[in-house]
Amino acid sequence: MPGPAKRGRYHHGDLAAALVDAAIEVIGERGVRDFSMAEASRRLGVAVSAPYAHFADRDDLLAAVAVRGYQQFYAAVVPQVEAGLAPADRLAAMARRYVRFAARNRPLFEVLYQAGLDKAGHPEIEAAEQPIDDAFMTCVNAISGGSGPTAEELAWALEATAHGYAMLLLDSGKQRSDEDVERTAEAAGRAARALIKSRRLLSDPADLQQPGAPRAG
Amino acid sequence: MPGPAKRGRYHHGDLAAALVDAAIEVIGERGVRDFSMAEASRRLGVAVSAPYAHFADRDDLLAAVAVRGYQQFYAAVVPQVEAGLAPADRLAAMARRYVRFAARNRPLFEVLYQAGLDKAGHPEIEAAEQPIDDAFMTCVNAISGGSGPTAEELAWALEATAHGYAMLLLDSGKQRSDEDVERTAEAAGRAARALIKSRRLLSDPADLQQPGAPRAG
DNA sequence: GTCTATACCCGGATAGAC
DNA sequence: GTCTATCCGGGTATAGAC
Repeated sequence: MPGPAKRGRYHHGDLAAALVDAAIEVIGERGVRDFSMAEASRRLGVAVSAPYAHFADRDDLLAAVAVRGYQQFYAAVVPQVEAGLAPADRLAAMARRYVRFAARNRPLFEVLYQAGLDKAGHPEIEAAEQPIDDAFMTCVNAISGGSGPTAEELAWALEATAHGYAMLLLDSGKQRSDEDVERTAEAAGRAARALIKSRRLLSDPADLQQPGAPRAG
Repeated sequence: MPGPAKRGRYHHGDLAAALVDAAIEVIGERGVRDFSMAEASRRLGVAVSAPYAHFADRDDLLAAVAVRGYQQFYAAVVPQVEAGLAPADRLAAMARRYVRFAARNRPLFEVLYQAGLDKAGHPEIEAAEQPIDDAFMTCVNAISGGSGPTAEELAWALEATAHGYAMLLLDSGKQRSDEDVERTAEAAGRAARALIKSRRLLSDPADLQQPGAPRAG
């Protein structure tokens, strides 16, 4: 098990990376909102001023955590060796992995979607996020031909659905069992299939709805 | 325009309610994370200790905000006079309103889903949330008969999807235009229709998937 | 129910030595 | 790159008077 020791005295190693680790640990225990530079420093046994040699401020460190988060997210969600699968199968698998990643990496997911980071102020974050969207788009492009929704519309629908399942799963605060996670992941996968199958309904038009049906709301 | 004055000196009115208003205002400007009792007090021109006559602590005030949030959410999302509409139409309308509410009441939505409130510790919150789930269930029950997914499964899928669209819309941090909001709301509504139409795919079984397709992921 | 005053703690961030 | 020391500001929460 390589990498610097996570605990106890720590001096003159790769502090920047160690801080990211420590941050994830702290966030896991207290949530992003209660994360602090000081606490992370303490856990590493370094002075509270040490982190400022590597990160401009608290948000800068959190941004680094977010970048790592998106990298792991990408690695966890995107199919690597599944070129053989049909696009719909790959997308369903991606939806399942999306939910599993959120559940199994709650601290990272929290940083990505609840830290309220100013992504505009930290372009690195958006850059790290991009590949995930791209992966969905690539997969969707292998499906959506001719009429029906644009690739963007379908990809967006699939991401939104996976995201929604993930968020609602995490929301209840309660620790969820592995069975809960798996059940939710499977549900997200099936929802992805359903959306793909009925994707024609995703494209704009009022004329696909019951003619004469009032557009209430 | 009834209700206590939101600004300036304020004495001996309904402080509890005024604090909730002030909290929403503060959250709108600085986000939940940076909300503080002290700031809310300042805006009302009362002593920083005054709130503690009405709320045990910060989280207790936020819980009150959450309760109001769910009440308004319910009122905004649930169909009132649309008994005439087909269930699928009502559910699509609910999905649209779900997204619109999130976009137009960002501060409240933030408290509901990003404040990290301990719902277990504040049963009032869950109680206020319940009617929304119930409304989805009621509507779904008018649809899902016989084979196919349980009402729970379908309701969950619809809520997750609406939720996902809403969260991703808000996520980018950037202010979204009314057109963005409306486009997203419509997309969520169409996704709801698509899920309803293909709801048979939402029920468990591996045997609805391509026979022989490996269940990767 | 609200005020004044205060005690307390903690986090952010900097200066300057090593 | 890290440490020691320190300043500063801010929020939470309580005590006791009115």
